Amino acid sequence: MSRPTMETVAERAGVSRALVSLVMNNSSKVSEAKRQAVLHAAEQLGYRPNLHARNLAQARSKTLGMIINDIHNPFFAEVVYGVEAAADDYGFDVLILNGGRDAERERRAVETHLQFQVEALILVGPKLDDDDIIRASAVVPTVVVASGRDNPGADTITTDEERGAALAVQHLVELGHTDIVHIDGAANISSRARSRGYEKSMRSLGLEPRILRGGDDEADAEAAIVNLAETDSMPTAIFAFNDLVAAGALSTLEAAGLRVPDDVSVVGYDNTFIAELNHMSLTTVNQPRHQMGQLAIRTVLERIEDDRTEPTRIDLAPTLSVRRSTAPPRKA
Amino acid sequence: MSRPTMETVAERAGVSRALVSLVMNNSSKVSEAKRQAVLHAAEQLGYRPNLHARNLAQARSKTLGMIINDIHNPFFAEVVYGVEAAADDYGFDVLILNGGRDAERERRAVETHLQFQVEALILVGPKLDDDDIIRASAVVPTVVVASGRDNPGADTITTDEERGAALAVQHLVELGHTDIVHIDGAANISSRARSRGYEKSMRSLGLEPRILRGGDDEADAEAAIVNLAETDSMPTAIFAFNDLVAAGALSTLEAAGLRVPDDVSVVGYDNTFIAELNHMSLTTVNQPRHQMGQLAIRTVLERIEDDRTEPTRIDLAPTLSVRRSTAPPRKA
DNA sequence: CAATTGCGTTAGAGCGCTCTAAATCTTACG
DNA sequence: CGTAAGATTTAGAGCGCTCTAACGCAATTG
Repeated sequence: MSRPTMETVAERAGVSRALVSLVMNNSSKVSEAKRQAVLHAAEQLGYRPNLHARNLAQARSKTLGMIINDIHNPFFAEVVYGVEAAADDYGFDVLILNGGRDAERERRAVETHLQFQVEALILVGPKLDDDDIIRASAVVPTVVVASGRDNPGADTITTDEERGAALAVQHLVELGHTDIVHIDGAANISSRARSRGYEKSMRSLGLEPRILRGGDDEADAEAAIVNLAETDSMPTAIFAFNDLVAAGALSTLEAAGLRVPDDVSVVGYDNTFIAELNHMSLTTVNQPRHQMGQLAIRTVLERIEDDRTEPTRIDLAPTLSVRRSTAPPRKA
Repeated sequence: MSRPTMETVAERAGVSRALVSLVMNNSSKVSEAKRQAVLHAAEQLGYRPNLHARNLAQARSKTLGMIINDIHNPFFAEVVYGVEAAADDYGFDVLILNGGRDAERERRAVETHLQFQVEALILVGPKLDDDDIIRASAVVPTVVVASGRDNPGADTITTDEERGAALAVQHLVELGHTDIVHIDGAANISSRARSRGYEKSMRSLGLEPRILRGGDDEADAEAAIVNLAETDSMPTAIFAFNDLVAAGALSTLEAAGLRVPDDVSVVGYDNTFIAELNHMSLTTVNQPRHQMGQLAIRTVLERIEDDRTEPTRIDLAPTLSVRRSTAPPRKA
């Protein structure tokens, strides 16, 4: 009942265990005849190498551990694809663990990965605090993707979020808007950078910034919009912290009898799935997620293979995806 | 530089390697004094058990392998949460691999999992064909979640999709609709069951079914709707294969100058994230995804621990989430 | 007080694989 | 025909851990 081992295959093929090992790692110094014999025996027996044994013997796992902030969030999915594609190129397996938006769970996930002897840790939008990250990166090369902040000891791959916000503002200004409100991300990690980008950009264009407290959720937009509607100071454009907040803005504006983009333009951030939906068609700031994933792998491999030790930080350029939620301002 | 082993800890604590092992598995037959000494030494050294060595020695991995159809798709995320919660209860680790909507990739993922000696395979919405699943389940207990079809050799956890479709039809009929069109899922695995449910249900209510070819994507809805609009046979309600198709229907209807739900009601399927968005607010059929994940684990553990061998099939009841995309039909 | 019991501890084999060093087999050449 | 060089193949140790059997020792008992 138990799975066949190298020993079994060796017997069947009439060779030594070592020879089977050579074949399995397709070594060039095996005669064609024996190679065939071994492959045939393996096939017949349904033999599959035991990775645990291999890893133990090699004292390396050829495995990377990835922890995703939240599987629910499609924003991270594309990063995952980037990571997987690159890891594949280099012959590494990637084990995914779900952080579940919970620092404690992430901590346990790190522990699990370490016990699996992963050769590096890829943290995508981690909830962990600096100390956790320092501790992890002391044990194994660690790269943090899309967290916005700097991570002591670890490598960092992000986009320039200030610049992203500036892109949104510029676009609106080019359309002719001057009264642009920002609904921020409240306590979210990325919030500060985006707000700062908005503010700087507005001022540099000679416009007065107006920032309202939002959040990272659809529901969080509502209060802000209602407030704008009631105080009768509705701007001609809204730049939301992210796509979800933008989606919330969309429905609340509609409920208040305002049309997007005729009465108000709306810009989101992240270029998620939602923004793409035809029915939403949100203009939004895009992060090169796939590329971020790829760079994460490259960066971390530099540590593994070329043993770099200095932390690296890569800041990618965001871009703007223009859709139908933005248009020139209504005539006053 | 290399990580400390049990040996190291044993020396440091002045005990034997075996004793350290006992402590690490918190055996009850260790004196408190030695236990403390060992824990202290382990702490100091930053010792972490090597899972590969353990698995090899124990000849079991306490690990389950999960393959998700597509990380992009938030539909599966909740299943993952259910699986993780249940696995955690039973002390199993869950390794996630991404299928990437590609049968070939899934096949490799199965292989990877098997090499990791997972004790069971959880396939969430697999693209694999019957043969693949038969082959896998011959090696290791396998459970298929949310695939709709029967899977020879493997256990199956699904919802009754025929019934789900019937719920949608009933709801529309109760609102007063009689002219209800179904846009199907084309080649998608779940398509047949949903279409069949729609058709049976319509007939049993004395209504004439009309099925149009759709797909599993937003874009796939467009042709169908355009066709309805041009042939001037626009129904009062549309039941779409899934939420994405429903979303596509929404935008195409709008583009054609029709209002939802005033002119046409729309029902989706899956109760994804999208349906919940306020701006969409789709009435849709819900599957108890979390529960499906949990049941998957329970089912598969029955095989591992109680060695059941007969395939099981669990069919859960879908429910309807009513939102704002449905209303009584327009007056003729 | 010798014999028994039982608790706490340890030696040592073994899990399935890789890898080095050495053994064996070919082939080529003087 | 003997032998060196090269090409294949293999023996055996070791990776870090668990687990069985056995050991030492103190407490218990007749």
